Amino acid sequence: MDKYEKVIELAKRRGFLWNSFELYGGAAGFYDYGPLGSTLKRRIEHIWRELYVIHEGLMEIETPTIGIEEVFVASGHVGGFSDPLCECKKCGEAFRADHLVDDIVEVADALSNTELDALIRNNDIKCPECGGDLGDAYEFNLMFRTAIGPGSGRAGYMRPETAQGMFVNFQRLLKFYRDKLPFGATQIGKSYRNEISPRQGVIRLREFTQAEAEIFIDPRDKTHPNFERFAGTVLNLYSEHGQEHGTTLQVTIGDAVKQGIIAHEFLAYHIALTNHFLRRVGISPDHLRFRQHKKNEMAHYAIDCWDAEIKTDRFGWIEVVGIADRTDFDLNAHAKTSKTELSVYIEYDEPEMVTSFVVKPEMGKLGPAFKGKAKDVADALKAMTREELEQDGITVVVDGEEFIVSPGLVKFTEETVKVSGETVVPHVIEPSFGIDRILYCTMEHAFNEEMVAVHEGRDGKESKDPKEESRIVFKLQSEVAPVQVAVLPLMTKSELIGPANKIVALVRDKGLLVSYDDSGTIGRRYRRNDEIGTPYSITIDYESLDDRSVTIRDRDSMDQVRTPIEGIEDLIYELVYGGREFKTAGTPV
RNA sequence: GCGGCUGUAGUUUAGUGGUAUGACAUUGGCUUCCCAAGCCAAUUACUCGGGUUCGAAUCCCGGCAGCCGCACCA
Repeated sequence: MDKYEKVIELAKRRGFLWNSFELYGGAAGFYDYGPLGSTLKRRIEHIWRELYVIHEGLMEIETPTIGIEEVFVASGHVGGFSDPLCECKKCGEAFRADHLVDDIVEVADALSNTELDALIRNNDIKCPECGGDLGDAYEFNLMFRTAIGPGSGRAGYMRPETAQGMFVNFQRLLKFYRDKLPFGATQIGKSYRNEISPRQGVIRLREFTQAEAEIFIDPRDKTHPNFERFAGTVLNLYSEHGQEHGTTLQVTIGDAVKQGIIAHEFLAYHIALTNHFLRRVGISPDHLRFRQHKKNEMAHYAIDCWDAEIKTDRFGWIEVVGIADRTDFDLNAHAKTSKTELSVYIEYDEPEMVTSFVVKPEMGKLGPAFKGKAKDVADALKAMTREELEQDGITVVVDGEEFIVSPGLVKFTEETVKVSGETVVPHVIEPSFGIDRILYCTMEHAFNEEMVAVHEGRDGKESKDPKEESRIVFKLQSEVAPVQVAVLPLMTKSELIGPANKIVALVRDKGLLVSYDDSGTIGRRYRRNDEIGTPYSITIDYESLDDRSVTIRDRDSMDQVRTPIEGIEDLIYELVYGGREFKTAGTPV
């Protein structure tokens, strides 16, 4: 049993992760979050919100998970999110159909399946593996398609990323942030990709949770006002250059920007912020690196892109966050498809005097002369140069039809105007988090199987080494642990249960998630809580009845302290959220 | 989507034509019980569908899921 299996087994058994639709045999690529899994996920998301929404000021929005066709036509997903495949009839091997004809035509990826089939047949292309005949090309579209409304309806797609919902709200967001760059929005939500073969548990899902930020910045100024905060942070950088030599660099974020390893401060800041987040949810730093996309794997619109990768026991380094400079690609694409300008007006510090050539068609005269064509004629005139307009009879071609415009119908001058600013299309910095993968990694990194001493006075139990036995302990950060404190009466006796219930109520009022457990022996209950990562356990014993004190046990060290019941709720809160040291919580037992 | 292997309680495991073995876990009880202790009792399973057969967990076919390999991963 490898670590992945152990973690997934524990996750299933204890209510973190379940296969979806198990009752009906299940479906690959879907997972349910059980009671503890949901809570763990919420706590991770909560930390993300604290960092990105509260501290960075990137307000959260929520947009539909179904998108209309236009959105994904503009984003390129309708065209580019599917690949033509064709299979060998003999050996069953599948190939990218467009790659098979790459050498024959220039733009193979622009061809339809019918064109690809024709090319494959006419050029007598055979299976590269076995030489067998190839079947017809067919599309693998990774988007879930649906219909909006009754009947055949309007085409809709489940969103493959939350990002588009933020891009299409650009104008609203711009007004919300009072027309000033930089600004941004975040969204935490489900996205959908109809993966061909999702087979790595929660690592590759057909429905998954993303936490994305889209930050719109001035393309001419990619510095970050708060860069100093992280300039000294040392990260494992696996740069494009490093990948060629198989070396990971330990450098500060400041130096990485200075040496040109990371394209600019703004991107670097978000790489460091990502690191901060991942560390806080419990990813161990020596299993974390940032890998730069190589030029040939980077999407054509990005200038620099780094993935946070976490090392897992079974899958090796897996991508959990992508931090990309998407430039103005998305805004331009939506501007073009929607025929709406998506830009920001930026005022200069000092207005500039700009001299330019201006054409002014006399619409009052053009209208009667050209009727319905007047506007087209005027537009054509505006595009002309001074030389063209100075001729006696100006010839304008509209829709293949020639029109003669007499000189009196159009005026033109050199004008010097005061320009106090300009419109720019912002660039987008996008940190995109795969929450499900991060959640799995926190579980794997928290998962520990350790040998602990067997206490004396126990009888009957035989093992290879009678002094030790193994315990499974989920060393989750106390901030993300689903159950934050367990309340355990030493024995199932009403005189102990009474005070225990009072403590449960006290701690609940503090907003902490507490589990009460009086079933089985105390040791078993400690182990149960170790397994689900409960950081602290309060035990009520007979001494509690005499002096109103209880013991608190620390999950990781198994040490105990004794402390008064009075104020215990504040103490636990500080231990969980305030970073208070366990040793200071009471007198050692 | 293709090929190979696999599928028995919550977990793990025995059984290879006659409805299922054990362990751990879980639940209730006893015990002044602080690290999976002990004792008593209880609950829980043949992945699903079809076929062969008097009878299928067992043999055959198919679906689903898992693992491995191929392909895919904007």
